[in-house]
Amino acid sequence: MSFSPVQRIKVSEQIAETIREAILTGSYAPGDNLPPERKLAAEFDVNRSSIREAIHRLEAWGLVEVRHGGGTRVVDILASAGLHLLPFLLAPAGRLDPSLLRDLLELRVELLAWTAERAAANGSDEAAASLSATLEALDAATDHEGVQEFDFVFFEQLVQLSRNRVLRLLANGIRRVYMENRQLFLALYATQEIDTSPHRATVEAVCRRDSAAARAAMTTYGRKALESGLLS
Amino acid sequence: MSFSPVQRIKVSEQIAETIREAILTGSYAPGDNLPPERKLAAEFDVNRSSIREAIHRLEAWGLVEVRHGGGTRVVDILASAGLHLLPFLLAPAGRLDPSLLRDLLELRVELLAWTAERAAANGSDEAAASLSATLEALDAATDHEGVQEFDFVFFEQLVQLSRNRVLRLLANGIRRVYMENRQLFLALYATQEIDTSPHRATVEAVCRRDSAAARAAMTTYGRKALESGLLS
DNA sequence: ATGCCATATTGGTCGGACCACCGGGTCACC
DNA sequence: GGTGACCCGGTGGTCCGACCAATATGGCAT
Repeated sequence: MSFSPVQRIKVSEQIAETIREAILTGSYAPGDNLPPERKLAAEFDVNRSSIREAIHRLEAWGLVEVRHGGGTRVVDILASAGLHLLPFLLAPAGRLDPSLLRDLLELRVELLAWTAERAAANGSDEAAASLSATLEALDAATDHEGVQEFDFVFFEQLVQLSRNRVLRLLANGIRRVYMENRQLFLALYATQEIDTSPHRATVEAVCRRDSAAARAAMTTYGRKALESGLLS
Repeated sequence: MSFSPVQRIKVSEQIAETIREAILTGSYAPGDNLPPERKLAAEFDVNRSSIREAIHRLEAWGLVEVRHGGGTRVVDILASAGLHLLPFLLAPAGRLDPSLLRDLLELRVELLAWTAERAAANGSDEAAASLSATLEALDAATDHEGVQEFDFVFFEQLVQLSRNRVLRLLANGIRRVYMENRQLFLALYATQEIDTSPHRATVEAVCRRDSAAARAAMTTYGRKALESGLLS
């Protein structure tokens, strides 16, 4: 048994999340002004500093626009927000939005395919070895959490093999989204047993430096996940 | 003559940028601790609040990790940072990093291609009309700034036409990066006159709902930009 | 070595003050 | 009627000084 660190919650963090939910559930329409900092401080019964910190977090997320002297305005989410809040948009009321999920899985197909292609182009034996290890762990996983974990590790290894640093940055962003909302995405793996043959084919393709085959394998895998994910 | 708004600079913003540069130029290695907030406040001769705000900005960027009571640690950039700081990594000492640029342009090819493909799949006559308008503006542009602007507008229109909201979020993030560092990317357009025939082919493909043709056209365009961009 | 404790260091929150900017209103002036 | 100067309340930005909370460190007893 291993323990995870107790969760420490900063007040500014809680407040940011609370307001974020309020925005995402539509309590504030795009263009509306948030209540002034002093008022929010009174309502949450905290110091203004904490409110300011929370608001700046929202600003960094691209949810609000702060104008010195002119209030804090809620922006149009789809027009301004980044990938950060995908998880929150995916499950606005605790339930998955199937149409948005479809969009996500479609993009995932493309990203997986290209990543595999580039990884194979840079293939090496050591690369194939480490991929193989992950593949074995994937096959040996008994629960969905394990499958989810190693599937993601497999992807990140491909990213690393691709030697594309911009892709790496993009993958970092995706990982953040992923890690912060693991269980949301767990639903994708919980619907059925995963078929790892595409992974195996990819490993072999990397071994042979066959980028087309790698792309094909991961495309197949991604499409399958897309279709099965939409059934749930 | 039209005037642009005067630039307003918050101290916390300046400080965040200063520290960011210090990190990106290697003054702090991954794992190092930033000086404590009180010390930084004394060095910059500002209040601790401003320092805290700056540090939280860095945290949101994924550059540092703040531990209550344990200092603020600089993280490994490539391993943790998102797309946000691509512009700063691209030109660490004011000069473009050609290898990173190559990575970026390669990813761009793929993204352009897929976006065009999906846009064409959802094609409509109104869609083609608005794309045509942008295309004309692109052809009519006399300077590189204009070309850059309408080229990006063209891309964003394709994103909108793709009706993929996750892609939209990703494009939002890219736009931010883009807007905050226009002139850095301007160099890509300054090397030669742009050939808009791929755009024209894409518009026609969208008209005919021919997703394969759209993908091909934008792939061609992206690859060309890749090759010419690397010459500079 | 190990575990415990006091202490110093460092980030988090607090309360209150003042400055800078924005918007709207008033009013004299043309 | 329109214009510009001015004032003023609302709001975000910065400052100050204090205390709380978590961590890091080193001494001490076992």
